[in-house]
Amino acid sequence: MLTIGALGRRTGTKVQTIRYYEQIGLMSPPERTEGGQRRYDTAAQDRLAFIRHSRELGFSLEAIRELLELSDSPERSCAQVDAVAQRQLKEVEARIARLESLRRELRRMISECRTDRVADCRILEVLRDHTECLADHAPPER
Amino acid sequence: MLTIGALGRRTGTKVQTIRYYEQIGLMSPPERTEGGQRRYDTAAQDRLAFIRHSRELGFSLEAIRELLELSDSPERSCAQVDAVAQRQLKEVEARIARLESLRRELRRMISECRTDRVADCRILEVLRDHTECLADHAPPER
DNA sequence: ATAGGAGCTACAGCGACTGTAGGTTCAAGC
DNA sequence: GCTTGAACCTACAGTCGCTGTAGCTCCTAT
Repeated sequence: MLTIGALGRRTGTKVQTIRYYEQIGLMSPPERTEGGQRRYDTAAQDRLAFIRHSRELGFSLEAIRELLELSDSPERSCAQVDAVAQRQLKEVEARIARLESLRRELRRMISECRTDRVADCRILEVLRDHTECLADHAPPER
Repeated sequence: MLTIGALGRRTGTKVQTIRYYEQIGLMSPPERTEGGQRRYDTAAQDRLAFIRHSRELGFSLEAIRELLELSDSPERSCAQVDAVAQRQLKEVEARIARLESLRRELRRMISECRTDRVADCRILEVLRDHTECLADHAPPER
């Protein structure tokens, strides 16, 4: 049986984060010692590792909740799991595309900088003048 | 003189967002009508357009505050502005690299999915098993 | 027996907004 | 001049996914 700290160390998760996952119902409340401290079994460790790995892959907690529910009902079709992963892949690809257009414009801006006085700075001009902007009106990243 | 709604429409900004920018000191408090409604001049419109365009390029509000201060002192060197832009470019590039590794792993996961029952689903297996993960332990995206 | 590291709860804060409630003002149409 | 209703106002709560803090209590090693 692991303490919350040991579990955190094994899964690369902060203690508060584990308690937060319990609070929002992603992790189920574990056993407690007489003194009220949490003790975790290996099932809990597996579940937390699954959550952390999925987070690293960019899945939202809602998507992870969905995946956990699907994996708890092994009769359901794998197609549903596939759909969640596909959705995630689409989102990642969209974010990459968006960031690449930002990178393009930033590079262009920087290359035009005269490193002279601010009064002549092309970067500020470009930022001021929206009409030169190549990016569409998608919502900004982060 | 523009109302807050008209300013929002011209710059693609929600009314609450404009008030929020005022609250955190990015936009200065505008004139008010007798009844207490905000009225904006063209300088305010330019400033807001600058802020929005910079946000679209992924600059944080703190970075934008810095850029606005630099642009208010035209004697300062453009190099400082360049540094802010370079920093932003680095961040964007790091995020792209991270997302590309996520994309790689998601694609691999999906290609291995047998679209059979959940019990055999490779996606869930891969998510469960961290050792197969190619990504490093960088903090997750978003 | 004691020290102190680790645990506990409860709550505030981050960034960058967004939404809501409940009220007031403005401008157009009659 | 009056009415209507869209747009404005303030103040505050909520979003996501944590992270940090205060002020306790518990557990274990010495």
